[in-house]
Amino acid sequence: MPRSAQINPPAETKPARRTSQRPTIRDVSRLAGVSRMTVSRVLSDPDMVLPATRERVLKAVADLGYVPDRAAGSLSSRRTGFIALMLPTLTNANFAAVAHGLTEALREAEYHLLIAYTDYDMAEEERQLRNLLARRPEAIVLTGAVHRRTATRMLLAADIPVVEIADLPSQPIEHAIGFSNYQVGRTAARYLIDRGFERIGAIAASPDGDVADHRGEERMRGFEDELRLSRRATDLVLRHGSAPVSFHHGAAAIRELLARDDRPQAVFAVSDLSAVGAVMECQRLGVRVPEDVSIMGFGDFEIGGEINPPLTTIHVDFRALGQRTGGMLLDLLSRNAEAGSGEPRIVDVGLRVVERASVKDG
Amino acid sequence: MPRSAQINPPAETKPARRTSQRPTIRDVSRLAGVSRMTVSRVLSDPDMVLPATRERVLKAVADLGYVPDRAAGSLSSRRTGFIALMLPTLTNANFAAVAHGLTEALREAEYHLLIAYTDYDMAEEERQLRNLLARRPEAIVLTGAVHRRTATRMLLAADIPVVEIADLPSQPIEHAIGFSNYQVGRTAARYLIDRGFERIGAIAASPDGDVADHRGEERMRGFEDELRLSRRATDLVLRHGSAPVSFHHGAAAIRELLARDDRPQAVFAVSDLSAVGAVMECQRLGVRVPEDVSIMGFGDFEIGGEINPPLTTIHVDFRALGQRTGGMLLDLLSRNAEAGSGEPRIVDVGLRVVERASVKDG
DNA sequence: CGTCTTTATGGGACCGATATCATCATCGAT
DNA sequence: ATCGATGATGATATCGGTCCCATAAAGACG
Repeated sequence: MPRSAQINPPAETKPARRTSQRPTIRDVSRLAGVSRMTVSRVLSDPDMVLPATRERVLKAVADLGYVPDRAAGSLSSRRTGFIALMLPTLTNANFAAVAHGLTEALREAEYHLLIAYTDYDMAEEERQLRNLLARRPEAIVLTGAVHRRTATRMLLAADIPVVEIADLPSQPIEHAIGFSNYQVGRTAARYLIDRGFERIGAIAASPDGDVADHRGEERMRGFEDELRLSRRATDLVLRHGSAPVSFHHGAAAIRELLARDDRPQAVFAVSDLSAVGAVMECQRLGVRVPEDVSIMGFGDFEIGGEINPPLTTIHVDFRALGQRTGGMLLDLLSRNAEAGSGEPRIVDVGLRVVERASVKDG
Repeated sequence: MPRSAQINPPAETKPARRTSQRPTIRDVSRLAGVSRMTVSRVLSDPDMVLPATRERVLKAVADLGYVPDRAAGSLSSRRTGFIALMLPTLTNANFAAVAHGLTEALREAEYHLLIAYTDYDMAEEERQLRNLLARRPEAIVLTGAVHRRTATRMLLAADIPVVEIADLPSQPIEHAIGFSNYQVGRTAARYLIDRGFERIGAIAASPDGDVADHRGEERMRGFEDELRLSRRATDLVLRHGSAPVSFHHGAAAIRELLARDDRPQAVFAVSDLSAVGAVMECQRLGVRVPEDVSIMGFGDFEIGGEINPPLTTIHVDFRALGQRTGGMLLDLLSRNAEAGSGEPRIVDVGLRVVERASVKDG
């Protein structure tokens, strides 16, 4: 009685019932005539098995089109290979760049990014966080977005590295890597003051209620503080509409500022999006930039360098930020495996004024 | 001897060894004095248990800060709650919008999007696909990005719904929802021809080798075909640089076209990014748009509506596309549960010329 | 009031991998 | 020739949930 299995129904020795057709590690092991453990080794640490055995297993894997089930693997090894990333939205070039840089940095180590957006909604934030944690990420990256008591508690309970990025919070949960939005505001104000302007305005969104993003408001706080330190009035700091800001936001806001009797000589916009919108609106109104009004932005979006005049702005390298975050995570995760997690790390990536033509001396 | 457990070390009856501190369903069940199954029911189908029991369980869940482990759940229930999305990049407003719309549509049904980018690299595409499938998504959404034989085979083997979006391929793998890039090209050409232009040009990227994205080239194919049908020359169709295109790309390309002796009267750019770059370059060169040259784009990016003159373009609602895809997926997945998957569905969401001021009659 | 449903809950196997330890063969050193 | 060290592979328990079926209690009905 030849024991060679029939080709079609690969029902072998033990569990006869199979609900799905998808091959498991057991199918591979049978086809290759080895134990499941050997198959597992071939796929995770190939040097550990003899070349001959390895080839046999790899052939079986290829023949069956076997793709291991990471859910099962995760459960057993307690390593999911997930990194969670929570951000306000992906519809923002800078956040998309962060996600991009992070993915790149993690790709080699075979980590997969789990992305959740809050859409600037705090209730959503908590739900999303719970969903994320249910996937047992090995670390979580936040975009200055966690405020609720409950959310923080969940994070701590999860007992994984937490990295806050894009903002350096005064009281970081654990690690942080980014820049100070407050400093952005101060730097912008300082820059405009040094150019000799007296009447300096700004464009921002109102920091109303439940918006899970205070980064813009931080910038404004810094901006106003610096103005005050130099005895400038802050009444031209306009909070118009609500976040997230947009080209339209900038257009509407600059219109309002230009209509004032004490029209500002220079305006800082909370985001390049608003700044570009403002410049475009000026073009339409026949208001010359920078001759009639200087405009400065934040974020160094690609479009800012392309418009006429090109936009003076404050640059932060978000993609690099994502990559550095990835690097830090890999370090934390490997280190974590060998010893205690160690000190919280705070990294300031700094910022840089990019001088272009939309601001001239006042 | 009182059997009330000590508060701190909740080590109870059976398995004494616990490597992590994180509570499991077993801890909850013990604290609530019910079976694990009852806890599971409370969390997945609350109406199935008595209100009194339910409250007790929920309290235990809250007290312990219990968050279920979806990996374990997935393994057992064979439902991961993942939908895979593969796209060329997230650093493109339209793709980000798709992801956004899709997330929204799936949010309610508690599906989680697993995003992978290929960065327009075909080798990466295959690796990414394998990684995605290892997470056992219940469906997969592709952005006209799968070409390799192996990749297609893996998809078929995975035995899950496959939806290709943003392009309507001539030979869809299964379902498809989107628009025809070829039609985009034809529509653009038709529009410009109808405006009475004779010398019509275009700006695109060269479709070189291993770029996993032929959508742009499809547009150009349609554009050229339509030109030919109307006896127009196609020698002003310029393929400059390689994908992905950018503002700079458009600027450089329009410069090249404008330098020609037979300078075009109207130019269609493969993307609004290029188109906006072209308009900005014209501003710099003192070439008036549309008086000296008309410019038309594709994609209806937000910035297009803001520049001066605002850009005539072809609109496709990518966010809606994402949402409709989500809707289709939910339908497929629920239907799949009850019966055979049924016919492949092909949905054309169409496109629409948005007439603004960057094109005038020739 | 006994029998038949219906409803709420529990028991145990199982999902598909990996961790851990045992086993067996091979080989150099004594 | 004997023995411990080394390397390759296998057997089994386990990860943390859910499926499936059993069972007990409560209500329906003649």
